[in-house]
Amino acid sequence: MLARLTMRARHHTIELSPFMPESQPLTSLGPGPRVRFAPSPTGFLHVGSARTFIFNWLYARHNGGTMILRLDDTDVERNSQSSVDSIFKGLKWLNLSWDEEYKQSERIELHRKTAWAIFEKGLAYRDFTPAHTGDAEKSGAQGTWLFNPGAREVSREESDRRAAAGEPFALRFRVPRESGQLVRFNDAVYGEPVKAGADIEDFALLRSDGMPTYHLASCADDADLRISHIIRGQDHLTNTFKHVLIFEAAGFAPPQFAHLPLLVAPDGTKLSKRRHGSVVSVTTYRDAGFLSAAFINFLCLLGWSPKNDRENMSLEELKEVFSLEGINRSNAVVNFKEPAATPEEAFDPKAVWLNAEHIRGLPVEDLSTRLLPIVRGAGFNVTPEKMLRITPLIRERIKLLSEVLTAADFIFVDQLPPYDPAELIPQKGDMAMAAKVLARAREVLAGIEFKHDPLDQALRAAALELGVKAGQMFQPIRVAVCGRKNAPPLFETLEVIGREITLKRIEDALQKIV
RNA sequence: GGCGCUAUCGUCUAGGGGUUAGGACGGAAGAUUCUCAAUCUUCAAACCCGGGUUCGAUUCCCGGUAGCGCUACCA
Repeated sequence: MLARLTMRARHHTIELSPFMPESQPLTSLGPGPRVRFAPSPTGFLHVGSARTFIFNWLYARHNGGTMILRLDDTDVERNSQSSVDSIFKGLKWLNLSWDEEYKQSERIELHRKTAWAIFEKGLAYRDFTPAHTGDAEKSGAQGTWLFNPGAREVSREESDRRAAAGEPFALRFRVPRESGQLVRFNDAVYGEPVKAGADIEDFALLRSDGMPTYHLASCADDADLRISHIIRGQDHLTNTFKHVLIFEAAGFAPPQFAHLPLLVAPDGTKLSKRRHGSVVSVTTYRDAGFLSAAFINFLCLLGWSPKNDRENMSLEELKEVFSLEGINRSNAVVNFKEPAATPEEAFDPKAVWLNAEHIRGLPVEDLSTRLLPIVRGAGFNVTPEKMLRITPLIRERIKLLSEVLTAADFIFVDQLPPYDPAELIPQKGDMAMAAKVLARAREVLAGIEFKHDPLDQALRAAALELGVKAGQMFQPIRVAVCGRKNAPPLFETLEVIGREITLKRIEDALQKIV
């Protein structure tokens, strides 16, 4: 009894999301399928979980159904409010809405009721065996554990008596394993998996503190919430046999299942924070400068295919073509690189490419608004108007939003960082040519309109006069103005930078030569 | 260990009894441009192994192997 109180006291109160529309009563069930995403708040939102959420969402929205978010928080030891917050943070970035929201810790009475109903039918029994110490089991040689010796044979009378006397027990499902019984279910992805009851252990329904286990809570809620399709990770495929047993024992028809192939690391192992670091967290993608639409697009291509060679797709298109038939059965590698030289290299090259594609597909105004906070966040004072003029210069040159800082750095800073004067030397030229070009440019640019066409004409004419190639004319100017050889096209750049700063930087370059 | 699932280029995938096994990313080469990027063209790159069924298997079946998952009073 004391132990139970301690447990209760330790249980965290978990707040529901602030961006949830009022939850509707179940009395008005819509027509379409009802699907749910049921994360357990034990850490941040994982990319694998995000994909599960996305597939559920796509299925619901494609079919005019209902998307439900349920916090599976029956593990009081490992849940935390900060995990809940962090999961919502990830979901918020994904920007996909849900229609109803629940948390399991508020529905414990329902779970218990379901468990005891199963017990009353004789399909579950009290197990008074003390709990295993999990660690010993894990490290030791594994046998096949199915049930604790003698536990299922305790008579109902003795069971009731010991329970009444206060002896702690777990409630276990009495798996039918006699006479070669088979358990089967229908899976939209894996067909009809079958397993012998003889190979399923007597799993727990209720812990000795009276709290429901995941299997029980999940099934009781799925039934109560009228979930029609359970779309979840393949790590639950084997658990599903137990779930089917629960549904049937409790008198519910099992829903349609669809198990998704797992997302794995390049080494083939399941993605985990401990082993693979922050690349498995959704917010890492957000912070690195991914567009959520591109991230969603990328995730959809892992384990699912539209079968028509389309890859770059908007959310709208994905919603249009998504179907369970396109899901395949083998694990997909998220091809990230562990020690990465640049942020871009850390991610799956296809994710980066898709992001670049989505960036290029964005209207300039839209892109500009997304870029502005990043630039300002880095401490640069840029007006929205200026940002709007900068954006076209870099739109085709950045793969991640955050790269705006390196792609347009020379526009944001007042003072160019130091560069090697040798950079000013044009192809097949020398320092004297650089000096000649810059001196002439200084004169020409002093009295010309800073617009693309006039700049183009004047500078080309100057090259002709000087007897140098156009490229030899442009390159020293580019380096003088941008501080490096690789930069956006010259005339557009000068237009944005303006006469004053351009002349100043050319002057500075000339000083370096002398 | 037991049980379940899976197996096509480096990666994501299409395909399916007879195909030059298709696409994409990445890689290489070239074209184009004032550099870079973008764009375009070209190239290299795959059916895990062994049996069977069959006139013919990468495709169907069986076995092996490998990988993954589950095997908790975690989810």
